[in-house]
Amino acid sequence: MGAFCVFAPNNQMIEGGRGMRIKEEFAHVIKQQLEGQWDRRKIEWMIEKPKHEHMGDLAFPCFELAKAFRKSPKMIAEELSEKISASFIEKVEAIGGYVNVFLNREMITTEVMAEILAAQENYGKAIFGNGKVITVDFSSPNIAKPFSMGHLRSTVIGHSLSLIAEKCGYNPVKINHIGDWGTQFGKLITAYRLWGDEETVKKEPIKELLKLYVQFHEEAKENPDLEEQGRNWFKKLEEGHEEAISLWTWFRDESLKEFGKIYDKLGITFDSQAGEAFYNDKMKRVVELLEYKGVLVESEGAKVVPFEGMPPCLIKKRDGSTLYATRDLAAAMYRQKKYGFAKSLYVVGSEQSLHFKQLFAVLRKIGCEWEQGMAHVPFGMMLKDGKKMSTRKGKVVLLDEVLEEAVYQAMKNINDKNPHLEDKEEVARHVGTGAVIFHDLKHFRLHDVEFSLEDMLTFEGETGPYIQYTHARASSLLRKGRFNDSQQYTSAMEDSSAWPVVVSLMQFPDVIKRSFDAYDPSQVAKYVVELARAFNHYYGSVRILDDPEQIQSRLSLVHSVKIVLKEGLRLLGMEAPEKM
RNA sequence: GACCCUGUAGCUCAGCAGGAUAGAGCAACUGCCUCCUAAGCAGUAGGUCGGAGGUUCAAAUCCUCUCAGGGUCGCCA
Repeated sequence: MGAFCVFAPNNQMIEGGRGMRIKEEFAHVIKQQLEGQWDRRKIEWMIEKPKHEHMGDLAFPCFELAKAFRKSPKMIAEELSEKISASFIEKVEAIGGYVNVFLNREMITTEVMAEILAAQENYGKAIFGNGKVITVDFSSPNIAKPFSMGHLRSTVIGHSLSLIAEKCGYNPVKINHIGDWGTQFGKLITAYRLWGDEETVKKEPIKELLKLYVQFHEEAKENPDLEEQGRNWFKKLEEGHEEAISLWTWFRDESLKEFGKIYDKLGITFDSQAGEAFYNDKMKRVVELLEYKGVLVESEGAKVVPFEGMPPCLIKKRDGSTLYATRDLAAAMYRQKKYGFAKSLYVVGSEQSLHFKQLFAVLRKIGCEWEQGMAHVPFGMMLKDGKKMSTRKGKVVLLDEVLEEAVYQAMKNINDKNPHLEDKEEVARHVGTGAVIFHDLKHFRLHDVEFSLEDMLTFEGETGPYIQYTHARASSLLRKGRFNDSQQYTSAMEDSSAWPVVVSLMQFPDVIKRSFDAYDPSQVAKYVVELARAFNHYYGSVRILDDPEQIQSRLSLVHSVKIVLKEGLRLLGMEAPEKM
């Protein structure tokens, strides 16, 4: 058992969420009936959730036992189901080789609600992270390039993972490894000196710089000499050439200003914005170290670390300037020294998988044991018309414009549906950006996503606004019903549609853990949809505020839902408006 | 050519530590606001789980082959 815990009503830490513990207890009950031949962990492993509600809440398949017992699964299930009993079990049924149990709803409901209402936003918090540092490298846009939809993925996934890690007891360090170094800046400087104009750039820096960058690549097709010039200017930059440095600084400052605005809109902050240039003076020692360790060899004029069964990792170019890998090595070592991380995540597109494999392999080769804690968290591309968006060709969709449009649409909806809402602007911002964030996070990381403004700005169905709306509904009920937090909640929850809500609430801690283990925020996103759906169904079938007898216990459930939805949204980096 | 990822409903996707009738959401069609926010709920329709073998009591899920799309494979990041 790991140190996975949640707060219990009496503030003690209990292992696992209620759902997990029930599974353990059920496994224990079965084991007792199996005369000790079967390991409890194995049994727990076998227990599953029935596909349909009428089959109960937990199921134990008996097919594997058939050989050992020399009986049919059906018979085993029937025998077992007659012997099984426990306080948390209401009813047991044997159906075609399965032992299906129906939980004691009253008991579980009371427990789960008590747990949530006592823990509040700490519900689902785990401590297995033990305060250890986890660095999360994400977003990392390139300066002098616009913040495109392509960067959204890394940004929102990384941000959410940091929050989830924190929820699991880690101490996350959010790092924005700004792309402010590399041959591209040589190219940009070349382009600016040839065609640039100071006034125009000052007016609209990013737009103009992008134009120059695109122009460079167009002209370079005709005139390959430009590439050489670009490399030369980067060399000068690395050597501290005055004009190069001053242009670079200017481009960088303008870009950071723009990025800052985006992060404000998304509600994201970083603990470090040390970009690639920050490691400029730390690379010499890296190269020396590699040389000292004897892993560096010369090949075709460049310096590389060779591998078996994998292409070599280039450390130094023919002209002596450094590469991406060199800087990432320097950064990794620096971060280990500065933060002493136990884990270090890189939320970077899957097209860079080889790079990270090489990076980790180099570290292993020179004996850095902490390399064990490092992981590349890859994700698929944002596609436009089935193709990769390319900055060079100027075919990008700007995140800022999408966010603006989303907020505008949200405002339109508010004016339409709730025109007297106070703080309209703020709510529209939360809903609009929430829609964009959620649209990205609900997809499994590794899948490519086709950019569709239409999908992103849909506020119905499995969307961010749907969750937020559900949260607002719950909040409204609590206000209208004058829910009293301190009041004793009875468990007279006869409404059958409340049960799926409780089952869902109970799973939250396990979802968080799974989501962290797989570095996959989409599990939280999907979970939150499921909870919202269950709640909306409940809402539609029960008049929550009508019966004075039941109102407080019903509102306890509503409040539990509100707490979990809000916390789930927070973990995704989204706001949960009280009204919308 | 080698390696990696992906292929499930018209579209976008869940499900993939093997398990009971393959699920949502959009779009289409039907209902539900004198009633707690209709950004909602209920229902209808829609599927050879890319294809072929294999392992297994059981395969969308694991293995092999195959087809299709994408990515990566030395001086970009």
